[in-house]
Amino acid sequence: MAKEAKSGAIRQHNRQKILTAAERAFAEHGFKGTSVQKIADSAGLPKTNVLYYFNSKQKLYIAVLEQILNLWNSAFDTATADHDPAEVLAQYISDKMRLSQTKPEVSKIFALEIINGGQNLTDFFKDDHERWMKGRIDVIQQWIDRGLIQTQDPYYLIFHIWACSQHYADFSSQITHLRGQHMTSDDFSIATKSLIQMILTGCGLDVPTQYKSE
Amino acid sequence: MAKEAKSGAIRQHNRQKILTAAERAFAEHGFKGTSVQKIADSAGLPKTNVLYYFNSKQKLYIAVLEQILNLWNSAFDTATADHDPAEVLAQYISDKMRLSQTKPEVSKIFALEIINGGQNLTDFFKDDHERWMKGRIDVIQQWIDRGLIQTQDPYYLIFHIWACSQHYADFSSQITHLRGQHMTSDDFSIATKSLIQMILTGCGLDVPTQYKSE
DNA sequence: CAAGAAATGGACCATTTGGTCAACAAATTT
DNA sequence: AAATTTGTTGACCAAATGGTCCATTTCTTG
Repeated sequence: MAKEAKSGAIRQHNRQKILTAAERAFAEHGFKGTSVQKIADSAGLPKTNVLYYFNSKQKLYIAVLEQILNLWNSAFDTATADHDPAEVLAQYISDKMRLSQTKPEVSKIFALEIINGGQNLTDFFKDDHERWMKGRIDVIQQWIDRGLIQTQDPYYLIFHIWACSQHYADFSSQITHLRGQHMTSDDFSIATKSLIQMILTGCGLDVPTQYKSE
Repeated sequence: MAKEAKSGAIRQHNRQKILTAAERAFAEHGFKGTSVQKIADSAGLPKTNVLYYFNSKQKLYIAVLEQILNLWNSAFDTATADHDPAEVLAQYISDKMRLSQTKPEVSKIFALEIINGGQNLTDFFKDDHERWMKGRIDVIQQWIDRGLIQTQDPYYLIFHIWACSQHYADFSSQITHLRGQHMTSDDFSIATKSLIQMILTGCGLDVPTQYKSE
C-alpha cells in the first residue's frame, strides 16, 4: 500500500517531474480543467506513465497539495507572546509576500481548492491548520491583552495578512493588466514594505527599521 | 442576430432562472467543473432549453459575468480629490464588504476567472476597468500630493482593499472552518469595522465616527 | 548473464459532456 | 382562425477524458 522509498532513482525523478508539471497545470486551469494527458505532455511522458506513478488524477492532485505544505513554514509558527509583535508580524508578512512572488502556483492551487470548498484537503491537514491557527490567535490575543497591539479580533488580522499577500499571486493577471506591467522584484519589494507599513501602522505598531521604506 | 428585448415575458423569466442557477454553479465549481446539464437541472429545465436561450456554455458563462458587472458600482466611482479620503475609503470598504457578504458567488466567479487569467472577460470590460482604475489612482495620488493620506503607492492601496474584502467571500469555507462558525451579520459588521480601522489608520487617517467600533 | 522488478507505451473502453436536429407544442400576430 | 414565431423535448453525435490491459523494453540484482 505504502510507497516504499527504496533507492528508486528513476522513480523519484519521474515523480518529481510529474508533480512539477501538475502543479503548474492545476494552478492554471484548476482540477477539472486539467487533463492527465496535458500533464503527461508537459512532463514529457506518456499518459499511462503518469497513471502508473500516481494511481489516479485525484491522487496526483492530492500529492501536489501535500508537497506544497512544506512551504507553509515561517518564523511566525514558533513565535510567543514574549516576542516583539512588530518584528514577528513584519517578518511573517515578508515571508508570505516572498512566497507569492516565488511560488505563485502554490498560492493559486490553494485558492482554487479553498474557493471550491476545500474538499480535497485531508482532515489531517485541516486539523493541523486549525491547531496552528489557535496557537497564533492565542499569541496575538496576549499581545492585545498586554496592550502591545491594537486590533479588534486576532482572526481578522491574520485573514487580512493572508488576503493581501496571496492577492499578489492569485490575481497577478489583473494586477499586471491594471498596472500596465508585470510586478518586478523591485515592485514586490515596495509592495511588501507598503503592506507592512499599512498593517503594522494600522495596528498601532512602529515599523521596524529594516522594513521601512526609503 | 441580436437578442431583441421585445415583450418576451417567458424568455426573460427563463433566462433569469438560468442565469441564477449558472451563477451558483460556476461559483462553486468553476467553468470547467460545471456541466450544462447540472445548470439545467438546477434551473428546472431540460438541457436543450438552456442551449436554446444561450447558445453555448461559454456564452452563458459570459452572460453571467456581464450581469455581474452591474454590482460593481460604488460611491467611490465618482469621488474626486476634493472629497474626504477617510469618508470615501471607509464607504468603499464598507460597500465591498457588503458585496462579499450578500453576493459571495459573484466574488468567487471573478476570483476563479482572474486566477484563470481572465480570458473570458471582454476587452470592453477590461478597458473599462482600466479606465476606472486610472481615474481612482489619480484621485488618490492627489490626496497623497496634498498630504492628506500616507501611502506609498495608490495601486497597492486599492489592491489591499480588494484583497481583504474579497477574501471574506472567496475563502469563506476556510474562514468558517478556522473560526469554528459561519460569519454572521454581526461578525461581518465587526470585520468591516476592523478592516476600515486597519486600512485607514494604516494610511494615517482618522476613522469617521460612524465606522468606529463600540 | 539470467531472472525478476520497474518502467514504457499503444490499443482500448466506458462515461461524460457540449452541442445539433428535427418534431412537436404553445404563444403571438395578422 | 390561419400563419408565424417562440418555446419544449427527446434522440442522437462526436470529442475528450479518466482509467485499464497487456505486451514490450529497460533496470536492477543475485
